[in-house]
Amino acid sequence: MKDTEINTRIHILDEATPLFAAQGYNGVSMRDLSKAVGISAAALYHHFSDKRTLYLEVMKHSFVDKATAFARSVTNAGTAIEQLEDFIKGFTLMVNKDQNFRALVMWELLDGDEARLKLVAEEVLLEPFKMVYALIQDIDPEADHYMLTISSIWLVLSHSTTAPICQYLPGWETSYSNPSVISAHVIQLLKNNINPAVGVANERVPKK
Amino acid sequence: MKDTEINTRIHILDEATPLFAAQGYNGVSMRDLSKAVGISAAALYHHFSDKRTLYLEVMKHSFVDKATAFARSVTNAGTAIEQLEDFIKGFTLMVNKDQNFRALVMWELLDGDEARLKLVAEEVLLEPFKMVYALIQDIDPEADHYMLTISSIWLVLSHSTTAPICQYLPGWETSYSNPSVISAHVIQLLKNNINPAVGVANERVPKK
DNA sequence: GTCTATAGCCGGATAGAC
DNA sequence: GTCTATCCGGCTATAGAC
Repeated sequence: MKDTEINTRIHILDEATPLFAAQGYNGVSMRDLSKAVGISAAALYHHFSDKRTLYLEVMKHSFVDKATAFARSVTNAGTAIEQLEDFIKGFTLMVNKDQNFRALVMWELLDGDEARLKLVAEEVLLEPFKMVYALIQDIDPEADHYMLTISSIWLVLSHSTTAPICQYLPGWETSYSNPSVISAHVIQLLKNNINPAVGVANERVPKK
Repeated sequence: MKDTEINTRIHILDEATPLFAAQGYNGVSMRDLSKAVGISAAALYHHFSDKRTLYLEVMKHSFVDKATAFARSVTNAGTAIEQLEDFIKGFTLMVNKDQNFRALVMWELLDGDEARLKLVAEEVLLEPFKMVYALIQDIDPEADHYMLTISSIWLVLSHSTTAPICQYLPGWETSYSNPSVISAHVIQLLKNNINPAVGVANERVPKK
């Protein structure tokens, strides 16, 4: 029936997502995937025309509703600064929680052709970008919106992604990979680089 | 003779570097490599015991002397802030110039096993890390040294790496991938987050 | 040191039975 | 929809001549 067909399809995508996230496109074979799903490799081709298509569907499946989730994560309550804080916190939590999502984005940065880069940009980055951009513009019309927005997004992604390598640097503590520590750090960086438009003098946010 | 042996070896590494940087370990076959070098695949095995070893040697070859180059790039002249600025500028330039180096580092973050992560951390990241860390500590003993240092390094790498995807975001201009624009942005972020220890009030750096 | 030839395995994808 | 069987090409790595 239609139901089982759809369910198998989604089951395949669910199994494929962590595999592709961990090993990348070239690192996962259809045979690997068939073992994980529990059906033969040939059966996979009943649901997806080829490996490349399957991979693209994995990305879409992983990214879908992320944009709307971002949008929802901003309550329209509070000042623009508070909204910005809330969003960075939510975004960091999400990025930390959904490791597959984060890894897939990173793989695309290295591996993706033009079409896939565009998909990631529009399906994933666009919404958080517009959100942070608008809030920074609201708070300080004279700030360097573009660079600050990009920096915030990559800082969240970087700090969440690079813990495995940072542990080899002197002074590393496990708390540095804690989402709340990361978001607090990024928020502080941002706050110290935007001036409230309402004429309040720039105040340095205390470190502790 | 010993000379030709060494030269071929280095020739192989030179040809392999851009290939692995562009396609990653799994994306490059020994046949691809043999074509690029101009010898048979079998001959490669005379110089390297297997593909994995060859790849590791590519990384070492690409990373060697980077650490000392970092060290040299800081003149011990000027204030700590000036030294920090000089270093960020030099680091950004280097990262932009040597695209293979940058790509190899990024691949390792996703793909690397423990041993390779350690290699990247110690051969590549350690020296710039220690350098920035010490300078920030010198300028503001109370700053959040660890997070600020990591942020600076990843910001430089991120802004340099992600231009291909950022062009799909609204408001993108090619100048945003310009090394001097990137380093100026990172320096400004840093300056606004460290207080000179000498009792001078924190001053916002003008955007323009 | 480099070659040709090849072993042995794994890859994506298809054919056709059920 | 899923299976088994299979094609065929590419992969790493080795054997052995020169």
